[in-house]
Amino acid sequence: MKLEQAIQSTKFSSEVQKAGLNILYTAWWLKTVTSKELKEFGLTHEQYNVLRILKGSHPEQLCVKNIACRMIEKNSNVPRIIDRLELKKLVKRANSIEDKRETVISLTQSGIAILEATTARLNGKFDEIMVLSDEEGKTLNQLLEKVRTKEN
Amino acid sequence: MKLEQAIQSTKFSSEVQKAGLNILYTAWWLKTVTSKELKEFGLTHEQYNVLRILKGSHPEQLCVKNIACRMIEKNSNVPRIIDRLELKKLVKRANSIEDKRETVISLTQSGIAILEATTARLNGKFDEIMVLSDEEGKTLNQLLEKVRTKEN
DNA sequence: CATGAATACGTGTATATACACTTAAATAAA
DNA sequence: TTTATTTAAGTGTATATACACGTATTCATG
Repeated sequence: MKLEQAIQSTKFSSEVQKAGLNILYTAWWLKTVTSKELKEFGLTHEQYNVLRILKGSHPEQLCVKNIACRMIEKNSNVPRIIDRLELKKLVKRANSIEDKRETVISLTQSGIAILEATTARLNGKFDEIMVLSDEEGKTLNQLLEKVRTKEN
Repeated sequence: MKLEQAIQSTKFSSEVQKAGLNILYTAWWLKTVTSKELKEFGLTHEQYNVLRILKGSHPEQLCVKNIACRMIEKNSNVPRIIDRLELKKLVKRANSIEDKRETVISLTQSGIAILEATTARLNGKFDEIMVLSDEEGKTLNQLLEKVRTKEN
């Protein structure tokens, strides 16, 4: 569906401004589609993101701060996301030895299992819905990074 | 900042999968930057979106349903957003005459004023941060729409 | 016309987002 | 060494998101 139909608007002040709205809408769409898959595993987007990050450095543990700085959405309240994952026995908290301020987090066996099953499903869905060539993907990545040039 | 730095990950299974994460991250970034501007006017992203939609058909009123289907994020709880705008006297609710189930919403004078001021500021910020040529904007729009091809 | 289905809005709940604040621990400075 | 500053995690609050549900009204069907 074209953006014009999706948000029922035809007047954009420029292609660049339209691109801004298009990025926001596409992100919402992508989250919605993937959320449906995650829901079957009882996970939210953010919970999955935390598990995926932990897997990235497994079996090395990560402290809350180092999970937070790897999150896609930087304002995620990581301690609270971990609360929910801990309730489901997917991760475990432990006190850090080197720095007593830190809490280190590790994946449990069921955390690893649910992550693997979810990732397989999610990657399949990704391939199914995002029908782009490698070349197009590369161009898209370049343009998105150009959008964020003036990062501050 | 490159995506790799932003989420501190270098291993993506494909350019397309990376593009997915890039879209999510760029959307978060865009929302964060614009939120700072909106905050000076005491508005949230969603509240601004509702005002902008109302402006689009002004002075024609819109019912809640017709606002909802124009929102970028389709699951927005429009009645509740309107509650907050109404408290700030930026919009007004009225009962529909044709269909008693409907509530029609209109902008107040201060709603129009705050919208215009905010839009001017926001467009300025947009031009400042999104340094893309018209051609690049067009390509980006095409690619994003291709991403959403398999919409269902 | 009467009844069931669909629609529009609003409410309720769990989780997330954004951000300010608190507390404890570590580090830097006097 | 003592004090001040910074840092890490967690808590609190307002709003948003996602979704189920309730109520009133309208539409469709028998």
